[in-house]
Amino acid sequence: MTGRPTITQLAAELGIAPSTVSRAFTRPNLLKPETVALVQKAAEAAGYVPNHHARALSTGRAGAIGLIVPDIANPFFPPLVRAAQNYASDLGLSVFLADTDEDPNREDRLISRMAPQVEGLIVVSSRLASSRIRQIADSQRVAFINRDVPETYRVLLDTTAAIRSALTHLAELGHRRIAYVGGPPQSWANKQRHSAVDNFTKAHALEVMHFSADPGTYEAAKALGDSVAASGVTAVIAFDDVIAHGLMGGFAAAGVEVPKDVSVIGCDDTLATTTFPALSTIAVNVGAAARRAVAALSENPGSTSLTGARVIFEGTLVLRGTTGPVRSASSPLTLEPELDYPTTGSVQVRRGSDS
Amino acid sequence: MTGRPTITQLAAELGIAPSTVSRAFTRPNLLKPETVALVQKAAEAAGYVPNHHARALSTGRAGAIGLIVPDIANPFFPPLVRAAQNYASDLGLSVFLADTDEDPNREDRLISRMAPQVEGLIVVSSRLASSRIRQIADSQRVAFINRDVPETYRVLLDTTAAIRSALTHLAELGHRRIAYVGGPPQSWANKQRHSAVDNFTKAHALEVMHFSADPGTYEAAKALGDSVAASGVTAVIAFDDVIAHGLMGGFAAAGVEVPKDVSVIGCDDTLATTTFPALSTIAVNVGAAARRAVAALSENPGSTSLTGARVIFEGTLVLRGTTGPVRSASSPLTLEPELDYPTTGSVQVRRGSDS
DNA sequence: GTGAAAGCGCTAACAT
DNA sequence: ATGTTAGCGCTTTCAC
Repeated sequence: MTGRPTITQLAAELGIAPSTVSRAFTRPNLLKPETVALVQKAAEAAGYVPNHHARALSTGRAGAIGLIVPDIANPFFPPLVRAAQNYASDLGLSVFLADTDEDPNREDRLISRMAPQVEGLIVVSSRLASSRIRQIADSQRVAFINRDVPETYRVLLDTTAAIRSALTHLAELGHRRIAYVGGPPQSWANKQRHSAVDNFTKAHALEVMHFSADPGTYEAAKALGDSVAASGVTAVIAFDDVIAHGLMGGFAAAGVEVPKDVSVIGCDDTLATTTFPALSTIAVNVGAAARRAVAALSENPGSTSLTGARVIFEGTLVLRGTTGPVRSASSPLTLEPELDYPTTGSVQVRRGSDS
Repeated sequence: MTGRPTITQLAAELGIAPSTVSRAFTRPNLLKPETVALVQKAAEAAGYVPNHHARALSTGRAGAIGLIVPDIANPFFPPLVRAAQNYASDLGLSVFLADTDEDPNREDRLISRMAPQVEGLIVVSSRLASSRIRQIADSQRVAFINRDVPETYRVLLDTTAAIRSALTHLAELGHRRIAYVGGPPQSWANKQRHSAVDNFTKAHALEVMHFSADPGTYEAAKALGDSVAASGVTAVIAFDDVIAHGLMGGFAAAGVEVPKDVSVIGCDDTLATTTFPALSTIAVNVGAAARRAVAALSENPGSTSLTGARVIFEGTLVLRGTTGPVRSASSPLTLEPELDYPTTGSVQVRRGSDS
């Protein structure tokens, strides 16, 4: 009949002041334990649920954060969303989810619309121009994931070292001609992985060929299989597991065997052991990144923007079944140990723990 | 300096009343066009953004809906989330996302917590008891997807007919012993698919064996491969594509070839053509379901609960590469045409359009 | 067509 | 330890 009860109604029922009822929920330690108990009992009985909007209006705290991703259907994002949501929930925050559909304009609009209504925003794999990002970061509380713009708060899933491990591994197996098959060109992760491959191969006199799956789908990558195989490379590192998987599909269709004819290494570990052979990949701790971003937003709740920071989580190489010795009989190369990269230590079977 | 401007500040600046500014946004037709233009210009210049919380408090409309799923990392859900979010966005609604982690208690808590703050809730694949669901539906605006409780508002992805098509197809290929490999036991979809298989096989003197992948993961299904193969069935229908895929992995490991030795049909079409051979499956229009649910919530914004309804979207069989003639030489069965099920018409290569 | 005033439900000084 | 009061930013009667 009367709908959901309000604090005022509860107070009236109990013959006490609304502020007392309010305090019973927000600052119970200011109250006599008996009073708190009394209020809680009555609230329970009446089915009282606090009104977030009223609270937000009064306190200026929204009790929610926004999470903006380019494409929730891409398997990289669901685990991230899940971790963010879980952790936010632990902190008493709700999460607004929005999908930009890879469209920078949509992303920009979404940010402007959401920002004022939330405690802060997490923007993953932003497709916006750096100048715009800096601008936004200046006036909004936003944490970026996988976008590296100076002075902003950003958490990065760094695969550079793991890619070096991967290439070392391939070189040790005798591979000399290697392909990098890129993904979304505007993506920071793609640029980072591209350069990591470039730098290492250059430094170690390995030959590298670049391809790009556009869009970064299974089908597009599969269609690329022929050209990659024809290019004469004996190993490939793909931007992500979806592309790696597509490539494997293309190779299979062309009669090219993995890992006998060509080795492949993916990235992000989104497919686990569901491919055949099981895909070797670079695992990346999306959960930790998501939690760090949420934590950043929940700290310093007053400020109008986050202070710049660059927090890094390193990926790790996980070897499964898609790498093997090079087919042709060139002798395995042992890389000089004095070169400036770690040759071991980051090769593990499972990804590391958090934080 | 002063942070984001408010309606009152804008009004003061322009020397007009706050109510006029408010109307310029919400009921422009009540105002002189020049006034509207004036206000809009000033708002733009000042970077005014309406405060959702204040609006919500004043109007009682939240401008947001909640979306509750059991596990966002399961590939069935992301496309649904995406469609819901897109459509909600079109209607000017934001969406809160929450993940229950398959835990009924968590689901229940989430519903109670979110419901008062939103226009309405979409609960997908609820794991709650029917009695509890009815109770909730009574006092909250909630649309259920893939949970069929009478008198509630529910949209169902019905695969019964498509499963009949699938079995017909298998029977025509000569299959007589068929397995159904189930998924989450509490899931409505699982129960529906289970009975669909049971009813049809019973009516047509096909032999059926039941298995269940618990949990419904690739790994669990893969581990089941041996037993399923050993059971002597020549075809299997899986609860979903993930399980079908796991089974294929198990079969491959056991040297059982698909479709030569055993045919397999999945459900939900979450894998497209990424398996080898490409998985035949039952495609289901999750986008349409999501949009219908969002639409339902946006209708009759006043009421305290949705009026019961049962809206159905039929799945369709899509044949790719995992079904073939039975290995042993039993003659193909042609089913009697007078039996009460459609033998053709729902076999298509792509899923149908919306509605 | 526009203004004045009250109020949505809650919290936060400031009393007491 | 609790009550009083004012006000968050917006919408909405009700006047004019």
